[in-house]
Amino acid sequence: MPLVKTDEQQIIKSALKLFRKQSYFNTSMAEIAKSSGLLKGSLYHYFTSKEDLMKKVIISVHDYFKSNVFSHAYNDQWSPKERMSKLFESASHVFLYKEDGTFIGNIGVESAVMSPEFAEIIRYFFLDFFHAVKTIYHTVHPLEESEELAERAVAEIEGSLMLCRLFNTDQYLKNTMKRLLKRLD
Amino acid sequence: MPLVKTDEQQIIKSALKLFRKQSYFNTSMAEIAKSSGLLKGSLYHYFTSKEDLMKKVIISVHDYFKSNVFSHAYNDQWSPKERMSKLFESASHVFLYKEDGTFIGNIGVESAVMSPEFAEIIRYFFLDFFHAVKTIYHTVHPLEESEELAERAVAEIEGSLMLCRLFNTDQYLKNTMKRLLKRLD
DNA sequence: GTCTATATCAAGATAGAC
DNA sequence: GTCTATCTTGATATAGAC
Repeated sequence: MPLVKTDEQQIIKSALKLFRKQSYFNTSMAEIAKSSGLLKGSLYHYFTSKEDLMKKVIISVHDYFKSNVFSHAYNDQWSPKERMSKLFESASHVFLYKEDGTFIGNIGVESAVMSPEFAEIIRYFFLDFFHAVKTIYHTVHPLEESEELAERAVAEIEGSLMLCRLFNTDQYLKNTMKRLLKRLD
Repeated sequence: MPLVKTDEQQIIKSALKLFRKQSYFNTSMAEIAKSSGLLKGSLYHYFTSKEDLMKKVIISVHDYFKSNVFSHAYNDQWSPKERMSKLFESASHVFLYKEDGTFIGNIGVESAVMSPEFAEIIRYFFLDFFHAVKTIYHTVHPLEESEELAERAVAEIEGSLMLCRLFNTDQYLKNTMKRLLKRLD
């Protein structure tokens, strides 16, 4: 995850903001360009297509989660419960971070329907998500049970996230996070 | 829910099939028309716009759930566990029903991002869903706890559904259903 | 590297013949 | 009620000047 090409990174960041506010399909290249202070033609200097841009956005989110969210699962410095708490807290912060009053949507699932290629890179994200949560549960529960708990946790988080967006509240996700922490007692 | 206007109903059914296979955004009026043996211009005899058609599709799904899924929650003929089982079984059947090898997606959540109008009618669907599940839990648990259990159940189902679609398996939802039934013991 | 201009295309929607 | 034909729009993408 090098920090070079800051211009490209800036566009990716602007695009992410728009995609999570209004979805991939409802966002035009013109809008993305405008939000980066460019005109749409100029985007094609950085990306070969809208799909190409989207893939880089997803990979960028995945990288962010690897470094700033999933990483908590593997930090022996803290207790399992602290690790889970940090993981959930950081995930919630990203998921719920407000932008123009709107909750972040789940880009991945929305776009999985678009093309098999997208679905594939999104699956990588969720496999890492599963693995991180499973690792924490495994400090307290046997492996098989940890796997089940992890899949369940991810499903609950994703489902809550949808309800949050639909009903314009953060309550569902917050309740879910509280519940999940209890499963480490 | 009258059974008149069978032609309109037939188009709605065809559209639903396409929407759940490839989402609202990826489905054109031409495709919908073709799947009903029409040309796209002819659709405008039945619907004033694509949005109008989509709303009628959502309402149609909601009506189906009221009659065939949620209704199980209010049938005193069976025990709570049997009611929940029937509700989940029928819901799973609808959610997972295969069409060209693809699982049904969650039309509602995908399209909630489109317009506030859609979000509103989708909320009605979920409020009914909550209420049905809550009613069953309330036969065994106190009201407040039942509400929490219901919200949690719906979130788990929706999240599992997404994972099923993403990973092309029905396992997540099946496991979730099993778990939810246990909460009535 | 960003611009202007434009090509290309597909979609939603409409008008009017049959 | 369905068709053909067309309008209109907005999107992705490209070409070439600066």
